[in-house]
Amino acid sequence: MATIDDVAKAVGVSKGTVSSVFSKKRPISQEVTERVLAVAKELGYYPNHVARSLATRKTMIAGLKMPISRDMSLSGFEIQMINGVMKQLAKHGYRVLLDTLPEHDDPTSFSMDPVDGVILLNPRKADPRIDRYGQMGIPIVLVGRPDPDDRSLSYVDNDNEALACEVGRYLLGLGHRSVLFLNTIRDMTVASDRAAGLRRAFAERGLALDDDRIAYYSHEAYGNAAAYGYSALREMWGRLSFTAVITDTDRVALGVYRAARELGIAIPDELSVIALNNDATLAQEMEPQLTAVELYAETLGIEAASLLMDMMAEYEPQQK
Amino acid sequence: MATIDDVAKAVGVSKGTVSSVFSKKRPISQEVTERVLAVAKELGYYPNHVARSLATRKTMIAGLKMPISRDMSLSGFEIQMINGVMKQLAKHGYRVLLDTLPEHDDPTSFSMDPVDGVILLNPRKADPRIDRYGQMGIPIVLVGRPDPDDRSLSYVDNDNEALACEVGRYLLGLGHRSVLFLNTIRDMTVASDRAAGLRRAFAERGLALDDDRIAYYSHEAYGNAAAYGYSALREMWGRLSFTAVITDTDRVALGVYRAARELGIAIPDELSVIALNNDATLAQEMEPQLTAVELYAETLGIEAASLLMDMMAEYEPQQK
DNA sequence: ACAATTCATTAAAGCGGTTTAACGATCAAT
DNA sequence: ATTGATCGTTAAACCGCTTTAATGAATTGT
Repeated sequence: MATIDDVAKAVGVSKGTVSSVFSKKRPISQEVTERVLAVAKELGYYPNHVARSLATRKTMIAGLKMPISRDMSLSGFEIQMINGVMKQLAKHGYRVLLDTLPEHDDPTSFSMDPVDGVILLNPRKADPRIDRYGQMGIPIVLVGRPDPDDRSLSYVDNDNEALACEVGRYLLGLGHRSVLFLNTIRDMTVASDRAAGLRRAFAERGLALDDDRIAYYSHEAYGNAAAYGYSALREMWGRLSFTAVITDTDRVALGVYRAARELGIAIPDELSVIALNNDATLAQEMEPQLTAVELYAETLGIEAASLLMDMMAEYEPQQK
Repeated sequence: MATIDDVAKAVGVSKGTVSSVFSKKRPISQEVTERVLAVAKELGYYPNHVARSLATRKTMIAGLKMPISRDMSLSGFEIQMINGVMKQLAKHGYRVLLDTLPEHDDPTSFSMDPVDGVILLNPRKADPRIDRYGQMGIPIVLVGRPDPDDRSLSYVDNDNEALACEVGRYLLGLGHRSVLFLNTIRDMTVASDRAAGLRRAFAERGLALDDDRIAYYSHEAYGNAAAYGYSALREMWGRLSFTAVITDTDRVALGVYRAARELGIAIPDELSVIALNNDATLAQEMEPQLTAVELYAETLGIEAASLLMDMMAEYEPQQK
């Protein structure tokens, strides 16, 4: 690979001049610019990103850290979020370094990332990475509420509690008095937030929501989201009485629909179904059409990215 | 941020020694190692990835370049592919630099990427990036057949022609003689490969497949995949006679199912439906269950990544 | 015509690591 | 005691770029 020195030598100018031609940070005469560009092209020279980053102390890369789910695959929600993040960062010339590597806590194998900022999706409880990036002076934005809640941290999240409460009110308003809630994985903060929100809606009417009316997803027990909905409905339909079921996602609802068809349950006459997240954007295509809450994961990603961009801009004068 | 010099000075050893403690590339006595680690921890020192990359000429990052689709969102196929790529690269400590930035051809604004290798998804015809990376001496692997076909390029792809032919034979074997093919976007190489494969199956039986039996998706005309299936079936059902429809993906099939319900067409008695790609993994959940080809996009990603890893390993002795 | 600006260019000092060649100390073999 | 390895450590060169301070040429004002 040709370096900036090769070009400078060939053209007969200093490397500082060549540098300026490419970075456009200082005016260079038209004539010199053309000569430099011509030689650069001939030599196949492209500025070395790493060297430039070292000198400027900016990589124009943002890290996006995702938890590795059991099956190592991304949900629709995550995808949309990533999309939002990338879309927003791209506007300012930023790229995304995706990673799902588990963080080993061996300090010798941990290397500072080549990033100007980090977006951390679904942080673990008391996530050690948060402090680490703080220590390194790298701006960080969380997607999902941090636990324990730290006021000095920036994060974006949906108000899942309020959302679930809203859905609860809606169903109660329709006359439903007993529901089945097919919640997401138990140990996620969303899961408890939603349960709390739904309980609040019931409490407002002086009603209680028993624990056995809330089920939790588990990859081991059900295999996949649709299977979860299918099995849960078949299992519960005889045991409990309810006129509405709230599902985690549209995929879960798809399973519920199938079970309902097999059990001869008429939707929506006999049973109402509502999904808290239109994850796979299936709601419109289902028959009868599914009522689903739109979470706008992409918007979440966009907001997270904007927030990060602001923070990185402020941090700018980190000129040692 | 503390640098390696700070640590070296504080411990009273040379930076080379500190470097060796962290990179583990040279033996350092137990005693010194401990002292260095202790001071590093105290100072909050973490090796600078960029500086290290500059010195070693390796970033441990692979670029993944994706085309930006009109709606800026990733299909299930792409997601699975990305998953495969990340999974495989992670095994060797590699990370993924995702990017969908359009490549401007302004040489001054093009900077060499901080990557050791590149995976290019769905290259454009005569993609200029291919040459560019070649020039820069960066290994590159394509996902999707390059056009024009260049024997010196590495790529992985499904044999879409054979696949479509197989599906055609299957339907013909079942007694179908006239089909409707809801193909993907016209100007993709997959689209023509599939059409050719299906035609071959028909030709084997001395049958022809008219052009009007192959429809092509377009974002503008249909909005989304399911709407494509829905509209296409409604539009064609009266005009043409066919006993089977081959769809691009399961989502398209979902739309076909809905239209069929509305038109009172019985699936599969009156109409068989088969999808060439179980994109959203909906096939199992549909009623009646959909027949769909599994493309194993993740496997494709894994293969692409393995190939790239091999190439990067060979390239190793690029010691200038 | 002379001082005061402006402007493009340069030499050299970083940026924060790795790596090579040299070195003194320790140890085993002669 | 002498030679030859082996081992941990170091000083200095290097990776490829940016940036600062200095310089000389060209332009402007008076």
